[in-house]
Amino acid sequence: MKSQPPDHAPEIAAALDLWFQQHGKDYPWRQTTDPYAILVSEMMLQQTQITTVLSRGFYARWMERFPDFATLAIADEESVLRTWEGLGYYRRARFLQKLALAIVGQHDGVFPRDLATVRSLPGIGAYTAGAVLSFAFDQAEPIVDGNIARVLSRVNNDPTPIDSTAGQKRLWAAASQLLQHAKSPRRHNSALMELGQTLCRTAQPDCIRCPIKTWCRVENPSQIPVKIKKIVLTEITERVFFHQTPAGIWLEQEQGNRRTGFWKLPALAETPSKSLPPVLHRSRYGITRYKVTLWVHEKMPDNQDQSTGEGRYISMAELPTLPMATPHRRALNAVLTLQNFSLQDPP
DNA sequence: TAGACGTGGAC
DNA sequence: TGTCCAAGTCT
Repeated sequence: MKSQPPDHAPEIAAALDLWFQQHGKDYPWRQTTDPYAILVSEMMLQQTQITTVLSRGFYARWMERFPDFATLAIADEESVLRTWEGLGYYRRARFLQKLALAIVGQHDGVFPRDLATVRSLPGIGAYTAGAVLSFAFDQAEPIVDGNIARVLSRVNNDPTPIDSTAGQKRLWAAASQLLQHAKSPRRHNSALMELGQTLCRTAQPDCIRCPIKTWCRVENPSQIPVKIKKIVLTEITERVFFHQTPAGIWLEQEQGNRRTGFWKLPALAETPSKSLPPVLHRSRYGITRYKVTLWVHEKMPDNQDQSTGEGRYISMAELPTLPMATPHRRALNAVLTLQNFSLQDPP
């Protein structure tokens, strides 16, 4: 079995530190030590690419609207979800607000510095706890995310699957021991992540420019890291209907599951053996392990009460203020565009 | 512990 | 167009 931590840990840590001071990027959350600002970035970046968070303005909008724990704690959930809309994994937004409530209510508005306390906050797992403590307070807490897992498994040429219990254990041990040699935990953790994000990327890693290539034992970087989990996609069909009156568009609010609190066109009731109303729009989207074909129909005659969710008529003015999942917002916009055209150019 | 949870970028 | 994947956490 390969040794762990990597050999030459002191040299690797020193080379990483130097590399980061020369090449480290200047993200907004690296220009502050405010734990709130850093936490928001960490939550947004979970399973989400930096370009999405940054170039589409999510981070800036959120910080402008909810600049601190106190503001977020008293915000209404609808505006919180609306501000997060388009980022996905909406549970993160709810956790963030719950967390803000806990900071204000149970911690005198001050973010804790103790790992166990931080770890117990809603939505904060092992990675995020270490990230906030090291980035905000320069505390010596190791972190392992997808980037760091890739770097460490390659440095050690370790084929243990990174998404297995054994693999995670080895990675955290390696990260922890490498961190012992760091001058600054903040810089060190940032450097390790950024190396994984840039040069030591999944596809076509740039080993030539790697600051720690001298000590890296990977034989074939395209085969490391190893992952176990394979996603099996399931095809499903979703049928909704569009019904507009002078009072507005009939929408329903999702209840009790996936996108609770989000608005959508109402579901078309199951009507086996009956013909479907005419189709207004068709689109395809993926959500977790499903591939969905979304059909928007005209309203079924006499099926006013077919939908199961809580619904009401929404005016055009209110539409932009309600949280809607991206595929549904798009489908609705497409249908509305269609309506406008047919109003202006009757056949 | 395996499965659920969103969306868009990259190729 | 299809597939894989990206700063994870919770149950």
